[in-house]
Amino acid sequence: MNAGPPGPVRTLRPARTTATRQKLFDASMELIGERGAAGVTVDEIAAAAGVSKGTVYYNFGSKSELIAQLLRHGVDILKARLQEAPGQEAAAQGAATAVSGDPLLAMEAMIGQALDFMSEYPSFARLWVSENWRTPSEWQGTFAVLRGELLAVIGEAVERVAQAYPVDSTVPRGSLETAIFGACFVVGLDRQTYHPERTRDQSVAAIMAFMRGYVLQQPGPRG
Amino acid sequence: MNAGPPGPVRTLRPARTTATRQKLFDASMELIGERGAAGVTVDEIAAAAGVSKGTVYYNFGSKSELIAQLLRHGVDILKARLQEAPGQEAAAQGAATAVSGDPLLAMEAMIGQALDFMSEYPSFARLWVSENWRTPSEWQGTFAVLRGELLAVIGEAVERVAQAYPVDSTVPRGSLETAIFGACFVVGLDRQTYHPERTRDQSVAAIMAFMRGYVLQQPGPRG
DNA sequence: TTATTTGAACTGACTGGTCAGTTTGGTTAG
DNA sequence: CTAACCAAACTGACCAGTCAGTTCAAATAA
Repeated sequence: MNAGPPGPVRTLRPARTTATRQKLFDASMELIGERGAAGVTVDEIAAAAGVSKGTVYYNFGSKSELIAQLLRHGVDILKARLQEAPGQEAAAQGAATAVSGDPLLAMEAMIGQALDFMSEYPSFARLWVSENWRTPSEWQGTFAVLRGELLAVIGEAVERVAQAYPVDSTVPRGSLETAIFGACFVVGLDRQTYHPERTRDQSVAAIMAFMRGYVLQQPGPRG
Repeated sequence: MNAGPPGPVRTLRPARTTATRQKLFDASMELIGERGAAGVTVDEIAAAAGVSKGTVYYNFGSKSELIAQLLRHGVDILKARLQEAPGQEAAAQGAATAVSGDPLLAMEAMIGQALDFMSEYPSFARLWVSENWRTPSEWQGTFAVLRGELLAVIGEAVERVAQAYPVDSTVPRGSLETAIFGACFVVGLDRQTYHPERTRDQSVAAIMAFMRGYVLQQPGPRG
């Protein structure tokens, strides 16, 4: 904990600071993803970022705060990826407004984006699963918020499927979203760690089995 | 690391040692599940087990080895649970030999067992997901072996489903097993951490959506 | 039965080292 | 000119692993 030196101004951050923070994010992501938050020292992070230890404290105030902001940073990227996947543009306006594409295809695109993210930022995925479910965690609040944001995006996509297709109403929506969300992380990490030979599309297909089991019989959107 | 004092005899372990080891397993599981392997000290574990620090080293040689044996211990319990779930007794003997029950129901029972295990040993589940995908982990080999054992049990159950029902052959078996496996952990942990109001059966239903999406149309075993 | 021995199991103070966070006095870039 | 950064020393807490000594139950001797 640290009351903190002056600290970088919150508004209109200059270019140098932004670059420094980015370098620190990159280095932390890599190291913490490999060895865990507790297993990495601030000295190591600073060295890997090519920056002095004091700069870390100048910019973030504490190791804990650095990690909290790192989590926020990663989630912002993932959220953006999910939302820019094809078919995500049209949200629930009225009821079953006619939208462009097939929501199941949109879902598939979204899962593909999620898996691509896991490939691109495997360290973030490891950090997430490592720290997410710790009960008295320093980042409990942070995780609750970020988790909610991500599940909301997935929830919208599921909602669109549920409006276009007849779905199994005995499957609770929340648990389904959780299962999909978790499967993306786990399948992505497992592929990277234990089965690099498995393709992206195979993984997407496996996770999409979820959605195919959720919708009731017969293809054809607009149930 | 520790060449090790005499060390407890491997065969015919006396009652005292067995009890001590069990106490250490219980205490470690609890503490490590909450704060992570690196976040817990050997002193704490010893104190929580009501045992001196030296005893930990007498019995396990090192913190690392204690955790490795803890992982093995937990997996043995989980494996036993999965295998004793109803409908797991008949394995693949020839091809589609007539077995007792519906493999889909057996699958459902198995997932239920897995979720019960996650409820009963949430700390083990947290330890697993925290350390499983670390790349140069001290327990890399341990995890590879244990993961294989668990996936094999799941694989047999999936195999039985595939023999009784027509299934979607475009979904790779390995990825599917991974997804189910991971979903059990994540849904179980999420329930415990964020949504205690969700019931066991709701969670089972959500994960079973996987299997329903895997089998092609129309109910009725013995395709 | 009682005394003595043995050694596995256990104890806890101690050591050497590590690490988060601080401070200070200077340097650089915008 | 000043916010941002650097380098390096320092503090105080914490921690994995060690080891000389203790306990006690069972084996053996008297």
